[in-house]
Amino acid sequence: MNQLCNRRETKRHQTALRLQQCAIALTLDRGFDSWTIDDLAAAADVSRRTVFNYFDGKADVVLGPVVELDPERVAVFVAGGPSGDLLSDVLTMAADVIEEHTSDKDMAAAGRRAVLGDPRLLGLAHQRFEDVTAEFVEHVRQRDGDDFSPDRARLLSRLVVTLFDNAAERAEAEPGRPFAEHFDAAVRDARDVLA
Amino acid sequence: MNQLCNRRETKRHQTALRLQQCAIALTLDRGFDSWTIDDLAAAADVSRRTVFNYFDGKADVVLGPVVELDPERVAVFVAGGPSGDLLSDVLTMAADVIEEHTSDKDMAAAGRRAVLGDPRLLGLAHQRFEDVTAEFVEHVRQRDGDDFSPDRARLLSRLVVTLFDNAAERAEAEPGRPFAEHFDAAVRDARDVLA
DNA sequence: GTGTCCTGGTGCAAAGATGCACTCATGAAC
DNA sequence: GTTCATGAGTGCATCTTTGCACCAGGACAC
Repeated sequence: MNQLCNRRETKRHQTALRLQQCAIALTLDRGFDSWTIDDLAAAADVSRRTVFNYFDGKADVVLGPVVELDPERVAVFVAGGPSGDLLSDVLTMAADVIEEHTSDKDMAAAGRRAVLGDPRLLGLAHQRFEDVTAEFVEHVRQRDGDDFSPDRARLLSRLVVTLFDNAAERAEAEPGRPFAEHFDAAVRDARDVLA
Repeated sequence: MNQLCNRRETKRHQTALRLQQCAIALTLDRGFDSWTIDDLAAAADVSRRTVFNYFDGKADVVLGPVVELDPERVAVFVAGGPSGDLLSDVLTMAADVIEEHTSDKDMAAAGRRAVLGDPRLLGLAHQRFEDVTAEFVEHVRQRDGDDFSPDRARLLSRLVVTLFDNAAERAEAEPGRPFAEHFDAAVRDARDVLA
């Protein structure tokens, strides 16, 4: 799905992934403050300078690259697509983002634990979430008009995260079935609960 | 011993080694003519162009980089050093060359089989040996004067190779002891036989 | 013959990795 | 308070890798 066609992109992706994996492992192992960029560089077998070629800072390596919505998809979404149903389209977009952001589930889980283990990382992650939420709210209102209140849009954003989080928990408990099924179950249960 | 101090040299060395290993493996597996540079590049996980950045041609990858005597050592040798005894000094120089040329014994053995399996590789290897022998003969005569006949110098060259070859066989049969001991034994036996 | 692959090999420009010499902030030692 | 050490982060020159267009020669079809 991603551009893994040419060798350059492949290696770049591998290096970024290796750096993040090592950063997470180091954080889980010793704590965020107890490893240096040099340690990370050595662990990932790159030079210290290369770390900063890939990430904007120490925390960014653990958190991974900042999520940014594909402008093309955003345009479709703002125009009312792809399906026309707001919730469905939001979930579709969220699924895409989450999919490409957490290709490896084990690493995602480890990253979660690492972030949860350090207040500073948690704060940064929270800030990031606020940022994308703000952007998302803006798009929802562009799509459905200003009568869709910011509060409602923010609630929608939170709801989506909650649903995915719950689906992830279900998936962890019962890994055999596809994620989509767990997710559908979460949506159904949410509707039941709220009904 | 080699310059493995900085990351650049290390990676360069690793890549060269990986390329040669893959080339040997491919040759052993399918024969020298039945793999392409692209196959090798894919196997070693580098681009086709990189192969030619490291080696001068397809055969050179299997044979490894051309041996070239360290000018500094050669100067010492021509001047009569380091010990003053011809045979001893020749063996010292040869040991150095062989040492840095075949750091991995298994790979050296595999390379030997690969070369032996293809007439063209064998020819090239033989040509290479002739070249260094010619160079060596020149140095011996520079050191000991022109009364040291070329024939005698060539014999010396052959003798050295034979001794190392024999020592390698002994080392393979009895890998526990250090190579130097095997080599000394080979020299002793050679002297006994010729006495 | 003549075209057409296939493969070895080269030139070149762009992208990526590295080493190194900085700066800046922080915190401990004195 | 000053010094000193440590570690984050940056700028830049240099080396390495890659992609791509290209050429040359051999095999093979027609």
